[in-house]
Amino acid sequence: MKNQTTTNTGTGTRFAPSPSGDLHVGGARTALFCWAFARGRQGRFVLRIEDTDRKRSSGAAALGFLEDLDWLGMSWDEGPELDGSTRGEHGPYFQSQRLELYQKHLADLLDRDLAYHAFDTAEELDDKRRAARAAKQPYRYDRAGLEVPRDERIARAEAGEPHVVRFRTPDRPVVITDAVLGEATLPEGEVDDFVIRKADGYPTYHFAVVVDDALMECTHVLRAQEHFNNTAKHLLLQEALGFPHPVYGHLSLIMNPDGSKMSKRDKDKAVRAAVKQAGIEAPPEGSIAPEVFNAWIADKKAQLENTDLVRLAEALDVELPEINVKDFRRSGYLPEVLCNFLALNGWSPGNDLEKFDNAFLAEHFDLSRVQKTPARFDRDKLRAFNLDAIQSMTPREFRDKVHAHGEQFHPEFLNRLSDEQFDMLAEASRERSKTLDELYQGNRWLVVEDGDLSWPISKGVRKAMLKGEPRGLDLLEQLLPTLAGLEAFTAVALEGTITAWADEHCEGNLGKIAQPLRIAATGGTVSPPVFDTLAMLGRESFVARANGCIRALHEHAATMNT
RNA sequence: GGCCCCAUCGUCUAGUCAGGUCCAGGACACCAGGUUUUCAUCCUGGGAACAGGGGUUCGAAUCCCCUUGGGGUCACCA
Repeated sequence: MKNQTTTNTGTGTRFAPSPSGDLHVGGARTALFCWAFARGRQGRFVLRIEDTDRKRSSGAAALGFLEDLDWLGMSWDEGPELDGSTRGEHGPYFQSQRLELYQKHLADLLDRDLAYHAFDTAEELDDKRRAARAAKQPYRYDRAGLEVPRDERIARAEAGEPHVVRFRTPDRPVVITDAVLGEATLPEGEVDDFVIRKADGYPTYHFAVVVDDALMECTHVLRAQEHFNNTAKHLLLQEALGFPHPVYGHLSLIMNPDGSKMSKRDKDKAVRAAVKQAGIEAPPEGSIAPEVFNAWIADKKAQLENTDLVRLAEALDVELPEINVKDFRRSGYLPEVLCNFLALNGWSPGNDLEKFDNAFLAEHFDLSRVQKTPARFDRDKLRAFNLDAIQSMTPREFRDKVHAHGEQFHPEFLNRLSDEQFDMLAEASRERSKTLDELYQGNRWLVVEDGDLSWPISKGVRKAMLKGEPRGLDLLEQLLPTLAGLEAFTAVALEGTITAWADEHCEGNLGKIAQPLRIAATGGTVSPPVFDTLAMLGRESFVARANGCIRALHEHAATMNT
């Protein structure tokens, strides 16, 4: 993260999110490409916050994305810092703090009659828009504001009458040259006299972005494809202001597997679907406030606050789809894997190579290989990449990473384990974990009190414990005293003893006794290798659980017979 | 709906710009078999695409046109 402005060769890129919530994966990919492009050319990578919408900007959310970029391994040369100060020579980096800069260029446009004050009310414009929509016509501003003579416009604006400032768009076609999409010509009339300063005095996106990209010396603008048509406006503005045109590259969107746009809304949708499926009319006890729930259900367009969403999802046992970088982090994906995978959605090195790191990306990334079509985000493939990365870690590396993940997301789990237990668990899970979170999701049995463990009679439990001759339950009872009296309760000792016992009592079929032992220890049929499982638990816990299990299953068998 | 852009296995993609080496390669997913004390991992094998139709050419996944399909956009949001 050192300042590289002194060594730059002229290439400059920027990532400029609006401060609404956490960093979306699509935004992360845009940032990654901007970062890689600058780094590969010894250029500057600048961060800027586009907070010109006063309604949507909140101070707290503004800098959340810095943490995400940092986690992903991207460094920036200039931008706002986590502590709120800034660094770099092109600041400030909050657009809301650059108002006088915009004002200066706007006055220039006004003076040269390339922009004008317009006094249409929001209602008037709304009506016109609705009419156009009803007539199935595209809406374009009709230049009603221009009917007021220039002197009068200026006088009324100076008198304080509410107004916006519009750009006087030249009547001619605009050619957009895009490094990814090629060349496109927008016919004359396609771009209308768009607003460049809102009634509240703030610039619109179009104006701020053009001024800032020029002032911050951005030579290359890589951004989401939703801005492609806007580029015409920006090109025109640059010409009017005498700014150079940066090279544009528009990146296709990232879609869900079903082809829909991948958005924060998907989380809300997932929970709504679960509510509908469960057929409930009130929030589950202890999840969220009934008023909140009712208001949310009543309005299909409403979105639940994130904390409420998470709570409700937990209560309904639905998994929220990962959308933001933070979601993927919580789910236990490695940052380098996420970057790798994100880069692969829309870019490839041009051969069969798929696994690469950010350094490789920075060295090889180029605009000509960026995909034009939207990519569907395939979490299965991401998981496969993550597994691969985990498997290539050293035991120590995995232990440390999975522990750090637990400290952040499952501290209560960690608190209940000794270091020794954790190390055993980590090693037993290392080559089978697709994410850092799996260890915590799949081993709850290890952190419940012995007295709180139960043995639900699932199909698997019934088969392993109560069916066949002899029943698994009987074998467990026979073997238990031997294990209880074992000198060392270690995985190695247990393996020796149990295998030998299986040779004698199960015709060498270890499976006959392994499942009963696992069930006794965990209450379920899935766990790490059984000897590790028992050793992790320790003799005392295991014996207590086994006795509890035997008792519970006998009771169950008895009630079934009567 | 107007305007703009795009189109290779289910998915991400290589090959397209400079037409032949492509009856189209890789990865994930899927299917079958194997290893395994559960789950997972792991090993082996398999099916799977140039959207459709016209051209141009000795020759087209590659160039042109049309159709179809997909995406973007049409705010005092960015």
